[in-house]
Amino acid sequence: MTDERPKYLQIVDDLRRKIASGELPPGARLPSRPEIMRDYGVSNTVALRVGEILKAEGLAEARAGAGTFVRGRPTRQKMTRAFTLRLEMPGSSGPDEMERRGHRIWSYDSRTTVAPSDIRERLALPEATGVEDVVRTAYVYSRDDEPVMLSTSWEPLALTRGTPIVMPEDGPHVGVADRMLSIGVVIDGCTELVEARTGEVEECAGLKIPPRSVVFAIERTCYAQGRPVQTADIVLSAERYVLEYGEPVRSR
Amino acid sequence: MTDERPKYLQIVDDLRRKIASGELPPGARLPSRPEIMRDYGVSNTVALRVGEILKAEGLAEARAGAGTFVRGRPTRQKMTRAFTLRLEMPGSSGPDEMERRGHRIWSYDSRTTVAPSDIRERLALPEATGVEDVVRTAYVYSRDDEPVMLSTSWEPLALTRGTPIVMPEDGPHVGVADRMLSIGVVIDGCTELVEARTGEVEECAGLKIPPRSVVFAIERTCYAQGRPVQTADIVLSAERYVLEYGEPVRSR
DNA sequence: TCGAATTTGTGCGTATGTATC
DNA sequence: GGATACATACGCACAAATTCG
Repeated sequence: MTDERPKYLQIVDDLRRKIASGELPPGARLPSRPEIMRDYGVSNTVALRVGEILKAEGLAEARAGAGTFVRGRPTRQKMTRAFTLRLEMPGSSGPDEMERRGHRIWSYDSRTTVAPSDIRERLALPEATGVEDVVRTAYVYSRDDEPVMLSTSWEPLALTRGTPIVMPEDGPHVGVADRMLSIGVVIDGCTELVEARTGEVEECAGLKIPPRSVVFAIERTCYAQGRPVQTADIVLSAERYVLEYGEPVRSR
Repeated sequence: MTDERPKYLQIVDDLRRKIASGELPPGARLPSRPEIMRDYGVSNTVALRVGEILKAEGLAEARAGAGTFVRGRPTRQKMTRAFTLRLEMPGSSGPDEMERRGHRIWSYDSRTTVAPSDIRERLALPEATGVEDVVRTAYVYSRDDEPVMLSTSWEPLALTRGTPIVMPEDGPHVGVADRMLSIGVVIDGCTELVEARTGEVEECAGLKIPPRSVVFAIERTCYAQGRPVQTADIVLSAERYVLEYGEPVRSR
C-alpha cells in the first residue's frame, strides 16, 4: 500500500466509489462503525470520520440504532418565486401561492424587538434608539408534514403600529401584500437576493437535512413606492428545491 | 447551564456569533484547540469538532502550526439577473449588462450540433433525426482577468439558419435579445431555473475555485410569444456572487 | 541557523446515552 | 429485554507545519 493519503479519505473514497457504481444502491446499508474498524483495520476515530464525511457530502444518512444508509436523491421541487410575488400582489386573497403548492405554516413565532443593524439597513430604519421598532416573525413552512423552509420576516412597527395587522397571524389576511393592502400600503416592488452556501448546523437541523447541506438563503424585501415595508430571510434546501424566476410564458 | 444542545454546537455558535458581530474580524485568530479546551472546559474531541465545523462552513481556515483564522469572505458581487434581461430586451444596443459590470467574454466556442435530449425538451424541438439542428456556444466570462462564469447557450438552427446571426459572435449584435430582434424575433419572456449544488470537477477547474465548491447552476430560457428561442446553462461560484431578482425600485 | 514551543492533522482507546430492531 | 448502532464526550500520542526567540 503506497497510498499516502489519510486512512479516512481512502475509506471514504472506497465507499463513494461503491455508491457511485451502484454496488451500494440508495437505501443500502453502509458498514457500521465496528465493521469499518474490523474490515479496514482502523480505530473508531477513523470510522467515525468516514461516516461524518459521507453524511456531509449528502451521500449517506445515519439513523441511531439502525445504521448508516445510502441516501436516495430527492426529486427537486420547483419553487416559483416571481410567480409567488405576483400572486401576492394587491387584490389577491385566500391561500397564497405557498399554500396552493402544498406548503403550510408549520409553526411561527412573532415578537416585537429592536431590529439588528443589517435589518435596519434593509428597512431603511434610522439609528437604533433602544426602542422596539419592528415585528420579527419566524416561520417554519412544511410540506407533507416535513419542514422545508425557514423564514424570518421583519416589519417596521412605524407602519403597522395601531393597526389590526401588527401581528402577522392575527386576522384573515394571508401574505404580506394582502395584509399591507388592508392598511392602505400598496406593495409595488420586490427584490430577492439569492445566496447559496452550506447551511449552518441549526438551519440544517430545522430543515431536517444533513448538517452542512447546500441551502438557498434568500433575502427578500418588499417595497411600496420605493420605501421598504417588509424584509425576510428565507432558507431552504438546495437539494430539494429549484428556484424559478422570470416571466411565466403566456400562450402555450 | 440548562442548554440541551451538544457542547460543540454551543461553542460553534458562540464563535460564529463573534465572527458575525465583527468581534472576530477576517484574519483574526480563533482560539486554538488547547485554548478552547481550557476556556470552555471541554475535551480535545469537542475542540477538534468545533474547528472542523467552522472550516466546513467556510468561516475559518486552518494552517497547521500557525492557527485557525477567520476567513475573509470574498466580497460577493451582485449579479442582477432580471435587470440583465430587461436591458437585453428589444431595443437595447451596445454593451450588455454583463459588460457594463466589468465582465468580459474570455473565450467562446461555437459549433453546430445535434441537441441532446434535455436541451431538445427545453427548446421544444422534435425528435432527433441525426441532423444538426442547434448552435451550441460555450462561453467563459471573466472579470478582472479571472474566469468567473461559464455559460453554454443553445439556439435552434430552424430560427437562425440563413441569417447573419447563425454564429453568435458574428456581427455587431451583442446579447440574445438584440441578435434575435435583428432577424425579427422579439423576445418577450424569459425564465431562469436556479439550482445550487457543489460544483463538478471540471466546473470548479474552469472557474478556478476549489473542487466541490458551492455553485449556482442557472437554466435560462428565452421565449418569443411562448416559443423557446434560446436556452443556456450558466454556472458561477456561489461564494463570489449573489443573484438579484425582482423589480428594481423606481423612485428613490 | 537552530531549536523549542505551539498548533493543526491524524490516529489510537474508551465510556455513556439513546434510538432502533 | 437484549443486542446493535449512532451521537457525544472523555482521555492520550505523535507527525508535520509554523512561529519565534
